[in-house]
Amino acid sequence: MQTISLDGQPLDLDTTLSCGQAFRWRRREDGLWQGVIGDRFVELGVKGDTLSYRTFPDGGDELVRDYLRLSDDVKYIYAYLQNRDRRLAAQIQRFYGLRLLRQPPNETLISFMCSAANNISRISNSIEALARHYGKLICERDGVCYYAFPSCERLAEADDISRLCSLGFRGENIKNAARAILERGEDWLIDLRGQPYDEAREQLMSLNGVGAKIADCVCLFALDKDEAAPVDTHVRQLAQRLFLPGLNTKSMTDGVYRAIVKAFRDRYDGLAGWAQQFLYYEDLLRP
DNA sequence: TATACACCTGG
DNA sequence: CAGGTGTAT
Repeated sequence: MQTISLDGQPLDLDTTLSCGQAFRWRRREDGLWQGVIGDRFVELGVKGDTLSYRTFPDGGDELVRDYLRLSDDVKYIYAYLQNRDRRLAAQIQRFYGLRLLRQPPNETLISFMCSAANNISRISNSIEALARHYGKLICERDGVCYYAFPSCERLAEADDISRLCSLGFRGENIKNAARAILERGEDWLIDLRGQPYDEAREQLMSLNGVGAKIADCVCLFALDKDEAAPVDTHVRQLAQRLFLPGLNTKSMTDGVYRAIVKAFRDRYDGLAGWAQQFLYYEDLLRP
């Protein structure tokens, strides 16, 4: 294993990798996390102030640093949010080391397209199936094969994607999105990292099957838009409970979505996405 | 601008 | 019904 000093910056893998932003990580009995980043199989562990990791094939050091956002000043982010809100301060204390990741954009987009009207375990199963059927084999470890997330080229021509990956009506959307990404050119998606949030969001939403929620997930988890606050039905409920007790609705209209986004932005500004993730994680554990 | 419903599939 | 979206009213 190689090691990197965290330099006093908080990183907790258990919360970070299981909080619903990424779907391909598994925790081994001994606490080691195994997953795939880009074209590499990766093992991660944290002890004290040290991150231990290994990539297969090796040479994935920069990949790991980038994915975990190791150059971010997370202490500063926490301090900023803790000053804004007592409840959030408590959540940060409780889930200290929960971070946002910087994931590959096309994998993030396709993954969250799988999430529409779906549940976590089925989303994970579908994504693993996509990788198994259409992704390149990376390596085999302890009798398990690990595959990269499939390229858009491969997905665009995929036959039988819905049935093989249990995607239902999402399959056709995903295939079309892969085609659209190819049409728009190699760098279209990755270049949205350099665009303002509103612009990136609008471009994403021009894809069929991508609405506000999925666009915001991609913005936050892959495109460096820490101000994006995806509002799913759980976030809607907790936002109504915490911020908007007057908002009496059980459905998610555009207006409701915008009102909740505004509540997050008013409170947490450019770090609304981090706040959302802490509040969401607490809700995830609620029975 | 708002609400209702279909879209697949399985727990 | 589920961690939505598109479309028709």
